[in-house]
Amino acid sequence: MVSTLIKQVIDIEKPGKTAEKILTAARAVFAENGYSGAHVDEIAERAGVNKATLYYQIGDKDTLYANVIHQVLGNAAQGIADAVAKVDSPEEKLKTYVNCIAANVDKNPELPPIMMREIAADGAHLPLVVIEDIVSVLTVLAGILEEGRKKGIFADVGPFIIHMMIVGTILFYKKALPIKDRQSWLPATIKARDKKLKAGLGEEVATLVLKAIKR
Amino acid sequence: MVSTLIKQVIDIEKPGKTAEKILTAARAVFAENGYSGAHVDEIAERAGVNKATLYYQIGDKDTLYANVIHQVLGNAAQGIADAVAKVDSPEEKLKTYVNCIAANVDKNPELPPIMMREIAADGAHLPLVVIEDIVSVLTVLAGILEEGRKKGIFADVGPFIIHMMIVGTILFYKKALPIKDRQSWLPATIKARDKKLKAGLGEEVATLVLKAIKR
DNA sequence: ATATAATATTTAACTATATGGTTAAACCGA
DNA sequence: TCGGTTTAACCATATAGTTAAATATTATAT
Repeated sequence: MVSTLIKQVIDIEKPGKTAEKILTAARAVFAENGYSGAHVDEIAERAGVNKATLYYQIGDKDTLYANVIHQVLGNAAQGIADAVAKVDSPEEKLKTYVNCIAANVDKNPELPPIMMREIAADGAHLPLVVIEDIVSVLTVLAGILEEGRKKGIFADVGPFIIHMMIVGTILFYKKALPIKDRQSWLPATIKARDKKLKAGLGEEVATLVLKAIKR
Repeated sequence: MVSTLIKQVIDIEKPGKTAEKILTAARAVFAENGYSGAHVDEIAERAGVNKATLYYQIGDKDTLYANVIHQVLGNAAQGIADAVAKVDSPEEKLKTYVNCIAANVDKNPELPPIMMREIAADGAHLPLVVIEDIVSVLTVLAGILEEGRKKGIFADVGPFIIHMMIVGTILFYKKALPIKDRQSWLPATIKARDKKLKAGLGEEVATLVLKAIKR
């Protein structure tokens, strides 16, 4: 099941309706437990819907998961290109790029675990549409970096590793911080620092990445 | 099952013996499929051992998984402190820190997926020992950053976000690259760059991070 | 050294339950 | 009343975990 087409794309015409309730519940359960850890019965129960309804409305577990991924990762990818286009200098564009990703993660807490598990699983269930979305985002970044390089303000760095740096930092920070905060016995050095980032996570990462790639 | 003690620690006295074969097979299967996706039967089969033997030698699935995690993450954490102590300047220490992590990932391909899934799962199965290991690594980094800051060569950055930046970048890059390379239809901009990092991944990330935190 | 007893290890077969998926009937709004 | 929708009950299979018997290993006595 490596980068397949989505068997059936569910569009939720009527919000609040059954299909949407199922997708929402599924998003949460898949985020919490991963593909194999998520059970169709639990998704149905959380959606307040009979299991057979789920099969009637969406289809099998694979289809359900593919739709969740598409919804979570696809949507995120979408807004970035537009936002970046609105600003001018490569620096500003890069900042916008990073902040957009951070904003998406904030708005959508299911994104980090789903993306992490997907990558851990070698993209085994990534539908082609989603890969295309990600590539389009990468292309935007490649443009920013190339422009900055031509203008002599960015060093010559590959877009892929920079994207992984941005996404990796944001997702790991987002998901690892709660684990850290749960440890009450930490040495002061670790507990004291990082209390809260001065600016938001997006700004912090943008600053770091910008410094990293500046000429 | 949040940061519990390990029910029973298996030490593999005789290498090549049953317990070790099981641990090795388990490491691979858990890395490929995650906790729920890994089936005890498959682990036993790959270890070339009857399932009951597995239960006799190690215990239940939880215990097996805890031991795998301990082996994979615990061992990795160990070497770093020593390596860092051997060099002098904060810059060199930081480089060593990053390269050590990268080296561990190279040596141990099971580390990235297991760590990613563990974080995605909110550290649900992380044994306390492993958390302690990670914290000790973090403490080393905090020391490096503090020393660099006092000497006026590093900016004032928190160790936690920098660690996430290092680990996030390395793990995401390692696991995402094969997914990217599988796509034969990529636009030239994306396919052309990143062919291979000039230096190894460790060096590349070390350079980027160093630039990011330099004053 | 060899036979024998005790112990440690492995195995095939089995159990209980969980889980993905189906079906036929009931329900409900137009 | 008719088509779309939901439901309870059901099925087949997969899966974690167990057991009692067989086999290999080690210790002991002669």
